[in-house]
Amino acid sequence: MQKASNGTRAGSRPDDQTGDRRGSRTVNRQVLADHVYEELLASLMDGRLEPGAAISIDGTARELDVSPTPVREALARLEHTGMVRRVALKGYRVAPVFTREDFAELMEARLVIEPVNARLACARLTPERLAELEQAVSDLKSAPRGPSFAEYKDYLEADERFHQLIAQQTGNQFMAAAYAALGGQVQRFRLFGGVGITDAEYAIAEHQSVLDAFSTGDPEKAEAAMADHVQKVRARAIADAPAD
Amino acid sequence: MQKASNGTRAGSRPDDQTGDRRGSRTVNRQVLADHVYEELLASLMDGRLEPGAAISIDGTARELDVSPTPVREALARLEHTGMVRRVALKGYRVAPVFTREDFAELMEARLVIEPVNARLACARLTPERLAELEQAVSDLKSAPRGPSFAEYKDYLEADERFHQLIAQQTGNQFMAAAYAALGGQVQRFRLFGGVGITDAEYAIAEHQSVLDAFSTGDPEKAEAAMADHVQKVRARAIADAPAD
DNA sequence: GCCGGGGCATCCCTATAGGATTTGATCATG
DNA sequence: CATGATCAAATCCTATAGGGATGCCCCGGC
Repeated sequence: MQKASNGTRAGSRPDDQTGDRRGSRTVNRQVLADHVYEELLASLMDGRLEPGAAISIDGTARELDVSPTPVREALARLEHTGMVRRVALKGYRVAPVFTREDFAELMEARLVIEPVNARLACARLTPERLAELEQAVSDLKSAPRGPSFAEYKDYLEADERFHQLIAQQTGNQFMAAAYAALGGQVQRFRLFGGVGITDAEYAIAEHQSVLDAFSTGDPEKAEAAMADHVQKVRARAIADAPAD
Repeated sequence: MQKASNGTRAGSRPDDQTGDRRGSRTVNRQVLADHVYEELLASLMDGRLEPGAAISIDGTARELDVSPTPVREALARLEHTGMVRRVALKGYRVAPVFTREDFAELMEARLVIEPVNARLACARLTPERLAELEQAVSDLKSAPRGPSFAEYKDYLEADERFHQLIAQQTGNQFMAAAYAALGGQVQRFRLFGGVGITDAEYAIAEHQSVLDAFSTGDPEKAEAAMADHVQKVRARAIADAPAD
């Protein structure tokens, strides 16, 4: 229908300093696919794209005012995260909703991987990393916890950051990859979407326990604290699970 | 490797003479990116693409007689497997070689994930799946083990199939994803590239032990057998590690 | 002989065009 | 009123074109 007066951008291509990411002298030419990727990820997380909805390549391209080529590349990357699914000649769709079985499987997997990560990370912890973990817990405590997405966004971000720091601190790229395969941040958003944060007090205390264990430098203690945390998260989530 | 069962939809596609004057590439009505993906994966595994080498998008497109667009999409998918790495505006390169540290990390991760997978899979094993596992071990025994890649290709394939079946049989999509994140087949090929199969006798016996444990239906036994296997694989690989 | 600059080729990245197919709506008919 | 067919719009997929940047090689000057 509307050609969306985009003739302007097509002509003046040379240097679009619109994106003021890094001000250095390096030509700030960020790949468009990266931008599309982040944009789609944000749309997926804050609910603008509901599970099961179709993601049109051309439509997304028009919406973001780019050509379909970068959109295609961004979706190809997103596919591997499990957020979107692709059917051969039909296009992309947002992954279906999380069922109770899915949740149980996720927690089972986290219970296998995360305590081990905590043990490994604790064994080779540096003061700098410990400070980062403390910062994450501090952010967790100070983050707002309102009912809407915008209000608990920071809380989830700090939560994810805490666990991801531990995964990276293991120094084992494969354990970090295994944790990443669980969908970390993404799954966290999907779990709490529509439910909100109801267990912040308990969760914060458990994170603090893990952090304390790290401070003592006892890997066994860190492993146990993390296992305890994951188990309790599962128990609480099951208790007030949404009726799906 | 070909999927010959595409006669339903793809076959109904008439009019294949769309100006194709060049070659015999009329078939393959499945998405070209899939074809490019498999082709690149094969090239990576049999050593045609050495670690560190650049993968030119345009060059690959010319070589496979397609346009750069499908190549770009295939590479975007490959990036997530860890096989290739991408630098923002520089292109793609084959991931660097495996160091001893990388290998140690991989084995540490496998030692965490695979025994658990074995326990979970054993707990819910069906006769059909058991038969598939037996078939994999049988193939492992009968596969040739020559020095060249073509000769031990089937051996590695059966090995990977055995472990992957177990990961899938857990019924936990996240554990399967975590195992997949380790690179399964891919890493296996890279490990033995240039070394060849030297421990087939021991490895086959260990696989048989795992299979026997599955037959008894004792999850603890299966877990122990798998842990034993992974540990011994590590020990043997360290013993005759290539001088990198 | 040695060194620096310009032309040339290559490459990545994005946009645009067009073929093939599916989906949805509109309209005609039993 | 219900149902089936036809047409148009949308969509996916691939190819092609062109802009910008980087690297290489040849060649002229010192």
